[in-house]
Amino acid sequence: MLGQDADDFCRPGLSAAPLGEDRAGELARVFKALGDPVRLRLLSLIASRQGGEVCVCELTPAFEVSQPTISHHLKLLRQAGLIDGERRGTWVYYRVLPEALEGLAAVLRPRAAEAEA
Amino acid sequence: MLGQDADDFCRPGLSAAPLGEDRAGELARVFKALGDPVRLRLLSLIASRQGGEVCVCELTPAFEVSQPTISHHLKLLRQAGLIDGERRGTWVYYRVLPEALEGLAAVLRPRAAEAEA
DNA sequence: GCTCTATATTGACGACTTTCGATTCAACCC
DNA sequence: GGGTTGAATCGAAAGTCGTCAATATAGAGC
Repeated sequence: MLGQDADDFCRPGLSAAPLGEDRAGELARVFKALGDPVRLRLLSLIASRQGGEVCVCELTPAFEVSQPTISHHLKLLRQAGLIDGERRGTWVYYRVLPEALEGLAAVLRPRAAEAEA
Repeated sequence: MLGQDADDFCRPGLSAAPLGEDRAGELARVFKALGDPVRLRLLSLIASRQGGEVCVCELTPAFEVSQPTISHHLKLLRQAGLIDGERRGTWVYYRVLPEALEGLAAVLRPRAAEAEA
């Protein structure tokens, strides 16, 4: 949803011009997905993993919440366009979509920092 | 709360290593503040303003929600460390804290992009 | 086919959010 | 002082979110 085509890289950040309502709505959905400690840790676990993929079977026991809750959070991260999952046999593997992270970082970067890029 | 001292600039991003619970909690609070369309547009209006400051009296009529609601959202943005406000006479002026935005952008930047910096 | 394991979905509950109208607080001006 | 205007706070209603236990689905292997 975000960072999946080249357009997202060309959009100006927050500080370039006031966000329109539609764009604000899109971005809010993604930031909302980041606004939970469990989801942030899930994303970080996946993003920091050498090889780029993590099995859900490794994620679930890393938290003190139930398996359905982890599944729910993974779904929200996926719907926000931050991660993607693939089933291989019995297991499901998730990976981050780095373009999405990069795109969000670009949105946040303040005006001064925009010139350097 | 974020980006207010030098430490925040040196912290590794999401993708460098799994986030600890405490850090994830801190960051989630900030991202949650960004997870609302009205707040994103408020932040963008303030950030994109030449001169760096915007009077609340200019913010309130730019939205279709009530004045108390705008005030509430500004409070949340301030508590997240994203903006700061100052009263001058009858009016209150808000400005963004660019270090906070820069810090958040750095947190998001994926591993590949981290090397370039 | 049946069974077992891994993941997803459902339904429910409490907690938190967003919003509002009413009120209060702060500062200016007469 | 009293009146006016800008902004914050309060209290409540409606909606959303995070979580769980229970259940369903997908695939592997016998």
